[in-house]
Amino acid sequence: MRKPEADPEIEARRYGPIPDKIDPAIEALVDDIIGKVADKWTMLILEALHENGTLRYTELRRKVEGISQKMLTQTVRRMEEDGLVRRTVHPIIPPHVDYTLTPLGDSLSKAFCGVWIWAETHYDEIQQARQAFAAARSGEVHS
Amino acid sequence: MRKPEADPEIEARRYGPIPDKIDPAIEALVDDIIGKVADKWTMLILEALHENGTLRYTELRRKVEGISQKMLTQTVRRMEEDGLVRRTVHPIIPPHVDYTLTPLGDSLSKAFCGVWIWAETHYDEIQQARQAFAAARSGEVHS
DNA sequence: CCGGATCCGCAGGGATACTG
DNA sequence: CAGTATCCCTGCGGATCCGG
Repeated sequence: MRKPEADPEIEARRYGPIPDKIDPAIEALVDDIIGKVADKWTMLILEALHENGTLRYTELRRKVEGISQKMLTQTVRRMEEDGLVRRTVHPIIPPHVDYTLTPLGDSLSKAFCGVWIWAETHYDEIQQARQAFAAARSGEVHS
Repeated sequence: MRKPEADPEIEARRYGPIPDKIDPAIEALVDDIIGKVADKWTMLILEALHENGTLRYTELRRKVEGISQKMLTQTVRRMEEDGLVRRTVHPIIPPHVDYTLTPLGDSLSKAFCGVWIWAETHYDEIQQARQAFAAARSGEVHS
C-alpha cells in the first residue's frame, strides 16, 4: 500500500519555480509548521494511517512500533488540531475511537512519500557512511 | 533557490509500485532513519545548505533561526556521520569550518522538497483548522 | 575572535498504574 | 478500550568557558 501517489497539487507546482519566500512572517509560519510536522512520531502515524485508512487507538499503537501511549495521544491530538486527522468517538462500552486522515493529512502523507522512498533507497549508503565515519574516527591521530 | 528539483532516482520509482517492505529488519532500519531524518533541525539545516551551497558555522547558525549552538553542532555532526554533510576544517586562526551537502544529503533535501511545498501551500488551511478546533473546544458542553 | 565543549536547570518523553 | 495521572529520567536550551 505504500505507493508513491502523486499529489496533483504538488505535482502541478513541481516543475514551476516556487516563489522564494520573501515575507518573513510567512517564512516563520512555514518554519513553525515544519517544526510540528517534521517529527518522527507524526510521520510514522501519518504513514500508518495512510497505509491502513482508518485505525482504532490500539491498532494505531501497534502499527507505530515503539510509541508510548502518551506520545500517541499527544501527537494524534495535535494532528487533529492541525486538521491532519479526524478523530471519531463512538460512545459505546467498551469505547471505540477511530482515526483517519483528512484530505489535508492525506496530502501531507503524499508529500512525505519522497522521503520514505529516499529512506528505502539509501539506507545502505547511510550505513556505509557510518562505518566509514567510525573507521576514520578510530584511524585518527590523537595528537 | 528553493526550487523543487526532481531527483531522477526518486522520479523513476515515483510511478512504479514500491515493493512493500516485507523484511522486518529493513523496516526497522528505515524507521530508524526516518527517526533521525524527520527532525526539525535536521530538515532546516538541510534546507539552509541546499539553498546556500556552503556555509560556515556561524552563517549556518544565522540561517537556521532559533537553533542553539549545541543543537547545531550536535545535529550537524550526526548528519556528517550519516553521510549527509561534509565538514571541512581550515586549520587557521581564527578557525574556519564550512559545511556542505554531500550528494546523499542533496538527494534527501530533494526528497523533502515536496514537504516544503506542502507547507507553503497549506499553511493557511492549518491555521483555519486550528481556529475551527479552538472554536469547537470553546463551544463544547462541559459535561 | 571562531567553533565548540561543558555545566546546569527545566521541559518533554517513557514506563507504569489507574479510571470511565 | 481508550485514555488520564504519576513518576522518573533523558535530552534540550542558555550561559559560560576554552583551544587554536
